Amino acid sequence: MEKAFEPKAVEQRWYQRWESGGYFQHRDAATPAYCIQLPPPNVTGTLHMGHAFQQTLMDTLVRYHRMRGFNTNWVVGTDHAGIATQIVVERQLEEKGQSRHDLGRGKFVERVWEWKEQSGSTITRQMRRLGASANWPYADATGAKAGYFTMDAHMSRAVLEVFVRLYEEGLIYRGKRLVNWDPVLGTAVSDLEVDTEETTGKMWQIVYPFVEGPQPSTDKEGNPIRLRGMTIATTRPETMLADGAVAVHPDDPRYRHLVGKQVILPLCDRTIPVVADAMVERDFGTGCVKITGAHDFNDYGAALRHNLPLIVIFTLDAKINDNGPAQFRGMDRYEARKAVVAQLERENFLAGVEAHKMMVPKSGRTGVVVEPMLTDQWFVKMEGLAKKGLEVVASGEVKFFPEHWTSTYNHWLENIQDWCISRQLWWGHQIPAWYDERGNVFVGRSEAEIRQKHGITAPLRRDPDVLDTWFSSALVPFSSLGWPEESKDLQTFLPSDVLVTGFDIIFFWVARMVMMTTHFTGKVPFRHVYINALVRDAEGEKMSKSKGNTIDPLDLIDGISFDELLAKSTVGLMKGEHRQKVEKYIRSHYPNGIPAFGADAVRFTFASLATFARTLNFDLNRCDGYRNFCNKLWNATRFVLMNTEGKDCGTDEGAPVQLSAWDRWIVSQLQRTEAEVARGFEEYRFDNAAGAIYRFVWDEYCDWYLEVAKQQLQEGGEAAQRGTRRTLVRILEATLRLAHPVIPFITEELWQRVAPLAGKGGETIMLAPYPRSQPEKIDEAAERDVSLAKEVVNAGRNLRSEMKVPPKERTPMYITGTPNEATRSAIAALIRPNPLHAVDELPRTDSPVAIVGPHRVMVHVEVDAAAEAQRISKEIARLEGETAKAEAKLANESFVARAPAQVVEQERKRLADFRATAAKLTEQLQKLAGRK
RNA sequence: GGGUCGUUAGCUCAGCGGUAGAGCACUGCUCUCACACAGCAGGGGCCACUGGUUCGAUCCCAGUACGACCCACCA
Repeated sequence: MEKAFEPKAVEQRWYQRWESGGYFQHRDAATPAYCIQLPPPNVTGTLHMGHAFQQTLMDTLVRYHRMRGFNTNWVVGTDHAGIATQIVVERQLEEKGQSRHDLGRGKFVERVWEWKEQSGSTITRQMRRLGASANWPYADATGAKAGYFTMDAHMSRAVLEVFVRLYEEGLIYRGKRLVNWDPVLGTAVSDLEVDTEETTGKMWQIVYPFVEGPQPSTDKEGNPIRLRGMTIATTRPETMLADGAVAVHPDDPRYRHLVGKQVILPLCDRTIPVVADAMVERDFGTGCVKITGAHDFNDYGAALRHNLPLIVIFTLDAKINDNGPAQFRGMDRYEARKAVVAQLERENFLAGVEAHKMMVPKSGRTGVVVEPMLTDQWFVKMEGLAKKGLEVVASGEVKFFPEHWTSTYNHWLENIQDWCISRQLWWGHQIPAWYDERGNVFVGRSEAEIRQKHGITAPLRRDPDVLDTWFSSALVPFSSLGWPEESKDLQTFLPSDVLVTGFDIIFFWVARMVMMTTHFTGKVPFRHVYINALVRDAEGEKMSKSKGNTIDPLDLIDGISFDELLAKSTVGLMKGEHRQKVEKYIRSHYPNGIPAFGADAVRFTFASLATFARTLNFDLNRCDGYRNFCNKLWNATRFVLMNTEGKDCGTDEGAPVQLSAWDRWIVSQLQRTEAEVARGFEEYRFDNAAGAIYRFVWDEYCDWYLEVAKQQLQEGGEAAQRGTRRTLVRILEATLRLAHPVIPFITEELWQRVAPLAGKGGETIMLAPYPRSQPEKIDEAAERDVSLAKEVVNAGRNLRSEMKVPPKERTPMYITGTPNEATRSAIAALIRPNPLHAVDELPRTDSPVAIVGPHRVMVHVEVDAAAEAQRISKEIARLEGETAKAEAKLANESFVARAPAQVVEQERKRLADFRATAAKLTEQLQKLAGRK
């Protein structure tokens, strides 16, 4: 065996064997099922830290349950990611000076498929590097062993079926509505795809003069004068061209009498009414607001209420159309804004302008300002679905971990709007609707079906729009299992057990899966939703390419040199300032690049950081620590193998075996650890599970048991040696199984060598049974003995260290009372005194003494009596402080009367111990003094 | 404007009514025959602040401050 753990070779070898062995696949078995649905990553995407984190947790759960005998099915797949993917391919075309329209729809979609084939397997390859034991061949239509693809034939069939059924149930409708419009992409986007960003803009005040009475804009001498009229405030003056009214609050005394009058809409050759509407805030601006029904969500409602015309003045790419005055036509919206303001100013309609902070809606994909646009779109009626979605969470059928995410989920569903599902794109599931020449709409599974059903022979035109990507994602829990067929897998794997995902897609995805799955299958999609933390950098900053603080999970596994890291982080960064910032960041954070930690260390780090916090600050130093842990485990195994291979390890039950308190203690500790790990996984507290394993391996097995075992192997009789070897091997073997779900590679590698020595074995640790805590093996007597032994050893070490005894120097040691066997062997193994005297009375020397329970421990060295006196005095002072605190507490009558008896008793015992120890130390101090 | 979460050792975080914890970092001393990716011993905290409940509060309640995030139609 190598002296240090080298992850690379181990990982490659084992992953291939696991996958080709078919160990990741579900079985046709009657055992209980355990199913997890992977949030399907974008098919052309690459793995980022968020993926790596949540996939580690999913794989840990899947491996844990697989070992416990569940029929596990980790269903994976990739998402066609409509907008995102289309944009990528459009940009590729752009570089060649082409647009999608040059190609035409058919050719363009073909191109996207090509791109998907070409880059599609990247992310699934990367998942494999992490050790993901996903059911790759499941629901796989192409043989690429990457699970389903949301545009595969069978997935598309479910989409079609759902659309048609919802339409027939009246839950999908088509209508002309105001929607969020991305003028660059030329498509509608849903509310969720719009991000608002605070920006400082301007607010203009514009005078709309009254129709009644003469309104000259100049006086007799030709000087401009302020017109009498309604002064409105707006941040988007260009939209005034589409105004339908001016609104005031019905109870506003300033304007009440003006309601019903007409005002002149400047720049336009028309008048508009003054209306009263309670939506107007009297205190904001001038208290008068223009109503632009076709270009503002707020105004849209007002326009409907007051029966105002909806005037559209923008083309779909946000230029002024023919409804606007001639001088503005064809102008882009921002160009038009300038021109409108300029003309208003010239003609003296502008009453003022000031800076104004506001929230600007931007398209999540392109970042351009979204324009509310009146267009024909398809919608899903949400009210009834949302109600059902709320119910299954309220009833506990679906539970969130951590629980507080429930309120986020509820709040959204309680205030939900109908979902705009049509997108004016080419890449995606085309909407199964056809129109005849008169514009009648027919929805069906195919054109043929519609023709037959309605007896149509006239030409039909298919709706060109595609569905929102999230529409197909919402169906994944059942479409991936074979729906609409009545498949056996639907019975077996729905509901899945847990969904592991980020909070950012609770609305996009989680809620919609709940609604769609319950609607179509009558079952919830999953029982638990584990919302994982958002991965940030070590300083808590969001990871972003432009900051240079992103980490590629694969670089953590394989390592990367500084030069390569710099090169890959700055590639494709256009702006010089970004480049410099990124370079600076990398120079300061990774001056030597990133060392190779290996997949196991990365996984262990993720697990250890998976608390219930909502962010996870990924600290490379933690990775270091867990790589060291893997190395520790490796070397502990090396030690065990060196001492057991080719030797009698007690597998023959007939041979006599003698077990020491330490042997029984480590068995006992293992039971406690197993219980703790199980609880951790049960509660999704991966940090607790990982921590328990870490502490057991390092703090107990390596730091104590192995050291004592060395002693037992040297000094013990044959039966004791056999017992020690058996314990060493058995504990290690179980520990490897215990840790396997978190660190699969190293545990497999080591288990293959260790298991036979423990009389076990098999093709893979993956299918070995998971260790279960056996409470009957908890040995409290051994635990007490060892606990005392540890304290004695700690005291001895402390004395030696404080007295600056060189580590190698063998000094005599004295102990009073009768040390138990565990204490004796621990002293021999870990302090190695020469010799150890078990005595009734300590010799009268200046040597330092410690009090441990019933024992006095002395390390016999020549010391400065004054220094020793000082050391003891310090300890006595500390004890007196504790004594005083305890006394005060016990002197408090209410404490004694009201605190639980157990607590009072414990306090009394503490006090007694402090006093006893202090007394012994005082005695020791007097002895020292007496010798002077 | 509404809501959620956080504030504990230098850093990243556990703990959440009864003696303040871990990892990393730090300081000593050791290359001791599994491991220097190690061992041993240390130092380091008015548990954000102010009140309240309680025999007792880092923990429960109310409020304040600061920070983060989500939702929302103040033009």
